[in-house]
Amino acid sequence: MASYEKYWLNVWNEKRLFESEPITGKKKAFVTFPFPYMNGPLHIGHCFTATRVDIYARFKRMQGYNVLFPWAWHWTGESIPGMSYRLSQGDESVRKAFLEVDGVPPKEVERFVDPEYLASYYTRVSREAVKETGFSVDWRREFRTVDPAFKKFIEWQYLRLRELGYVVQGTHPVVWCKRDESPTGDHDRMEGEGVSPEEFNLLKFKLGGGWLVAGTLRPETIFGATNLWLHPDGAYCEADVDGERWTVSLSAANKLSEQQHSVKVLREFKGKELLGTTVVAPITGASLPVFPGTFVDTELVTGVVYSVPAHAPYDYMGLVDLQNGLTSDSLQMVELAKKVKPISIISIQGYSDVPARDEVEKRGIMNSEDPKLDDATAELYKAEFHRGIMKENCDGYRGMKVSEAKPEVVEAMKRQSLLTVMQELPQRVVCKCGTRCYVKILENQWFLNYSDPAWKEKTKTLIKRANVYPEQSLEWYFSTIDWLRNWPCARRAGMGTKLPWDKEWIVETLSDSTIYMAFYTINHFINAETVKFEQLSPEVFDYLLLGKGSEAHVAKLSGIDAKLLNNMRNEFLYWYPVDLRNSAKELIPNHLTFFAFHHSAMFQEAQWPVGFSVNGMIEIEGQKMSKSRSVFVTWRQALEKYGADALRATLALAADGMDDADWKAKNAEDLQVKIESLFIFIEKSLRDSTRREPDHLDRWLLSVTHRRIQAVTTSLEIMRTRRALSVALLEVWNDLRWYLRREAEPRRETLELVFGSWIRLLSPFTPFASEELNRRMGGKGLLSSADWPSTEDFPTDDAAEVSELLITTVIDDARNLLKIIREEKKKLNVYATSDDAKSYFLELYRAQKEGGNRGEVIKKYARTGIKPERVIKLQYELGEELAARLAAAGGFDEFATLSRASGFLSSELGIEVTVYKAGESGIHDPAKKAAGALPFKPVFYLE
RNA sequence: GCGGGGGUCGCCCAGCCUGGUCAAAGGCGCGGGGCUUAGGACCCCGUCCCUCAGGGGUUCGUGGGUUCGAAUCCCACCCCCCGCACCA
Repeated sequence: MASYEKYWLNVWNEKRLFESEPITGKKKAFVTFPFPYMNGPLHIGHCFTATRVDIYARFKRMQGYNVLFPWAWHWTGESIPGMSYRLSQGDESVRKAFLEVDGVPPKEVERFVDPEYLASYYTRVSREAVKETGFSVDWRREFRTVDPAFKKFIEWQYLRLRELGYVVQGTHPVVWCKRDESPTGDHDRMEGEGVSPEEFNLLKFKLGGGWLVAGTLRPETIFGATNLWLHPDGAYCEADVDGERWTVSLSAANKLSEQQHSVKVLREFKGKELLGTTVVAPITGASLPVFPGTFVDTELVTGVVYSVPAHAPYDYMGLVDLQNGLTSDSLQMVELAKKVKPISIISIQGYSDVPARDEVEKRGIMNSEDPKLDDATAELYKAEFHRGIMKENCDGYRGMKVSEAKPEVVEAMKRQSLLTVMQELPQRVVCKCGTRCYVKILENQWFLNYSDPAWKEKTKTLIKRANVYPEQSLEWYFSTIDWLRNWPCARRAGMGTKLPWDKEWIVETLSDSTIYMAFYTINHFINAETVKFEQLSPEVFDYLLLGKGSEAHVAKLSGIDAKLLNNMRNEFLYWYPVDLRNSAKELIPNHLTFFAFHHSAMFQEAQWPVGFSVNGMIEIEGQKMSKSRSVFVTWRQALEKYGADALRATLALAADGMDDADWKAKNAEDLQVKIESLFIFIEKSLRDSTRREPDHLDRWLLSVTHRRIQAVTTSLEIMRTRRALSVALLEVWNDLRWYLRREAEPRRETLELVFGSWIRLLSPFTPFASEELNRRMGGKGLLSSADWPSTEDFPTDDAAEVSELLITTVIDDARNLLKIIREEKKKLNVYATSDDAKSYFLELYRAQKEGGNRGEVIKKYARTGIKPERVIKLQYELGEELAARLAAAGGFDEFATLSRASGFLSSELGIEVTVYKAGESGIHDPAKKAAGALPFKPVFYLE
């Protein structure tokens, strides 16, 4: 960190430069960054996204806006307590991550078993990093989402959302961890990522006075059932299920009790006990024997499987194994099995009568334990479902497609109470806490009703009216709005705010972060204890944020002074709506769209957000960021190593649009050096300059600077921070280099003017260096609150720009020529265009643009001997913009420009350069080439 | 699979919506030169191929098409990234 960074931080702080108060009549900009989650330190990904917000904030401030940039910390949710719990259980990977990746001192980690402490530690170190990076934040408005006042705000929000009908109750299956008493999302899993509950059919086979209940995804294959499978060593039970006697695996009995069934286990036993008995199949009434199947997983569905060997590869191989005596010691059982023949019930093109055998043989599967059976099953299931036809032995379903028959079979069995359903995970899922998960049907959960079509429409309108950057992200919002279903907005465990009407539930993280920006507008009163959190009743928020009720009434109700209430109300009205919210693009399908939904639900259009902006994610040295692989750089580490300005600049230059940004240490080092060189460059250039009248190069520099200011400004308006800095830093520098190279006597006044604006253009990106340079250049006041450079101070000058362009063109062309001519030459003659050729071109150009008679012009200039097609072609060669500029700078004198620059050309090209004007009599023209010169196309002759 | 975004000259990337100014900006890397006691920084030149008169050839994921003309428009295909939910 450069020494001056600390200094300026203090100055800004003492002057309370970023503490924003409403100023009546002054235009405002309210910019926000989604509060970061405090289960770890802020990293450079946060820094990237947040830096873009600060760049915009500083830019708008310099443009004369009253800017509010607040900050807060997200503590809500289960992740923080979860980490504390794992640490307390001695989980080494968690401890290691704290110590080695996050860089937490060992002493502190000891205390992380307390979730509050963990979060407060990260909040503390993160706040320091944000402050030292020079973010122009109004810290008086800071809060954490567990603060009592904030909880009051969330309570109010959910009461109102519920009244408006946006919060509804529902019953849904979830993946459940018994230990956590909580649904287990993808991120909380040790095993089974991406697995979600599927609906299995339970078919009831008559067994004595009760039922043997088999699970299946293919109930339509009941017509091909030949037997049932039980794992001989599996744990089964007889249980009372909703008043019936069921035989299922023991684990199934437990799971069923979580799925709205009343279950009482009566007797436990091993699967082998039932082998050889006979059961009666539903619908078909067939008597089927129970066989041993070692491939049966008693943890999956009911642990009872009915066998369709013709169409299920597992069943086919299980039968073959048994017939070969591999899976039973009982001769009787083997003999019984040998009598079983596969029953073909589905015809499908490309397969024989027993498709399961085809699949097995195709894959060379030898026994029922072969894992290739999974593929075989999947492929055959898919093929039969889409292309299979039910055969004549399928009762009333013959000739139907399998996909059509399936729901009808289900219905038929349901009518006879022979089928019910069960939610099950098709694969093992294990929670991070080590507990095996199962499906629980959660009752009376609270949902945000995002599937409401009217709400969707309103939210789309909100997005349509907003500015959305970059443009390419717009489609994503719309498809998210369409795609979003009801969202469970409350959970059983974790930190956060309880639902005011149902204290069993805590508002989850994505649902308590939707309209909280409104809370910033008043929170400084609470932090200053002007208002006590106990006073924040729903009526207070109604008044402050929705304008409901009279202030006298609310004052009486809450005990808050009426005048203060009025101030707070005005403050909200002044700052709202949010002018810019910038986040990483991964937040579009959740947070940013939720943000839009809730604003459309709660607020009038005048308070709807007006700016949405996203950027890509961050990569580190070309790799995806990952704590577990230690591909991770904390904000603080980067800040300490490179300093605030270099950090900000590196990130700003890393990417635009939705492209992912690659953090490279090398780039940060380069930027650090570049910022140092900036000081040297500016100071040396000023030292070497003199006061004098402006010449054409001064006019050129002002003119190009005009364009640079314009480019930086328009880029920043649409959050193209990379392009903005690229122009502000690199292109301006290139302009200055050219000026200093061309200009024998750099003019002090010009440099002061340009440097003055340059450091202003850079100020949003590198605020510390800009302040420091301003001070060293004798500037008054603070640059952070100075005016944004005005293009009015930099008049454009087409003639000056075009003439410099001519110089560079001539140098490039001449270099090219000198490169290919190997002979030694001593002198370069340059023939600038004749007046005739120039007016020929200009008149022809104008004739074309203004619809004049080109033939007339061509006739008029026939005497010059210049072929008209060359002049016409020239317009295309020069291009539209240059041709227009040439026309605009009609009086532009190429000969004068080039001869004035002949000394410069000579030194640049390393050869004596003499300039002549074509068409003048008596010029030195031994090769008779001068007549070929056209505007912007001088002719060369080497000798 | 579904939805969104992309594939440009060693690398990062601008350009594409609004076709011609595009062998294609800028940064990095690399080669050469200057400055310097030296290194770094800084400054200049070069960096697709060929070319002794400013020219030519082949390029913008692949293959077609539209057009006088395509990196830019249309069609098909291939590849990469992001998201896909009870979670930050």
